[in-house]
Amino acid sequence: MRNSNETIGIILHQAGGLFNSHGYKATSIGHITAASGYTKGAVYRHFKSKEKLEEQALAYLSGIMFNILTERIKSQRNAGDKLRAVLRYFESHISKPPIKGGCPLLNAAIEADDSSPLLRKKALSILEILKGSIVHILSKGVEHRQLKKSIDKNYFAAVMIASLEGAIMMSKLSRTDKDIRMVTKHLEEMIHQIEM
Amino acid sequence: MRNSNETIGIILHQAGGLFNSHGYKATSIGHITAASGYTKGAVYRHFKSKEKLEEQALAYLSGIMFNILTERIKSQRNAGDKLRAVLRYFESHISKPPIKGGCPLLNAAIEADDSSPLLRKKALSILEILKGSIVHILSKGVEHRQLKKSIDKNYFAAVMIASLEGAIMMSKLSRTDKDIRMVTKHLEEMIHQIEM
DNA sequence: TATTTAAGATACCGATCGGTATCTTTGTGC
DNA sequence: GCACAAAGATACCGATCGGTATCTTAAATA
Repeated sequence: MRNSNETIGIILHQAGGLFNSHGYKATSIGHITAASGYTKGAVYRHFKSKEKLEEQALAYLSGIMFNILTERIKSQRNAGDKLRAVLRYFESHISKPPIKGGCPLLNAAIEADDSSPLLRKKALSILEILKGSIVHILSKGVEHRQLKKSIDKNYFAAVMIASLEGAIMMSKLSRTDKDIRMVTKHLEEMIHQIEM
Repeated sequence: MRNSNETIGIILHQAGGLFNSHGYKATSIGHITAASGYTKGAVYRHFKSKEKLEEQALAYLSGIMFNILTERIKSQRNAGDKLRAVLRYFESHISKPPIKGGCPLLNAAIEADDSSPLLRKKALSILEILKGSIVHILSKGVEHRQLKKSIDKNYFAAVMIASLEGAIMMSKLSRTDKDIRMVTKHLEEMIHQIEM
């Protein structure tokens, strides 16, 4: 047989890029077949509906995101630098996008309403994992006496994610890195304040 | 003649709600005619294309937004309270939405890419006006000795808008006001720190 | 009240949508 | 090298898309 895993990978990659750039509803199967070189028959052999393809493509994109993110976090030794590595990752969405179209969490969250329950559920799980990662860094930082014990971890994580996502929206809209730079600068000050 | 201004208003109102809730590309003329009670002929008499209708609907939504916002800002006497009024407005998008579907700036900004230049341009102008409003409050606050002279106005405005928009995304996704509350609490602390 | 004209309804256009049934091609095990 | 099964291509389905041409209806003017 022709390598079906490779086909699935190519379709997910192309579909993911299109979904994340132009929107899930705005991207048709036709766009995906044109981009991937495969035909409708190939797509529907591996994905039973467009909705399922959307869900799996978002999972694929979040996989890329967390792979890069966890690698960068792991490469830093202390909690403060790990948090700063998260900032650098979000900055890269503007300066050198690891995934075309911006942050997949942000894009999916805005587009998914009650009419896209699968997409919304997947986006929600991505948000929870991202939050959990930051909370985990904070917890370990406190444990290893790198961060002050008094910090409110959920509060810090929420502020950090919210301002980064909002800044990506602004910088993508204005096509400048001005906003994301200001926000990361502010978050760096916040990180500095909780370091011991 | 039947009142054309009323017709235009109803179509803009219904189209705006649908665009902001389900997305611009995902909302068809058929959805708008069904919601408004008018037919395709009526829509295309007043709007020359769907793209133009999208643009004008976004302008209509931003009009609602700025009307509420400026009213709330004006009702406060000093800069700190004016800034807090902005926070209250963004909180209302979750607790008691003045516009269904969330923040029209955020939604349009995410959906508008290179394929929707009119929408993107309009969203960008909304962002600039919002930024300008906050910078103006800060400037007047410094002028009237209510805020410290040392503040970086553009920096403060960018952080404020980014974290509010990001928080709306998170709270809409999780269907809780948890995130928006944490973020506004953080912004209140920031406001307090620049007050004299 | 008859005429005029703008507002809105209806019917239709070609293109494209998501999805499916069927056919051809390719690789694998005997 | 032949049979078999999986992968992928092709052709088609009804529904809906944005848009337009044409017809009807209603309000203002005379």
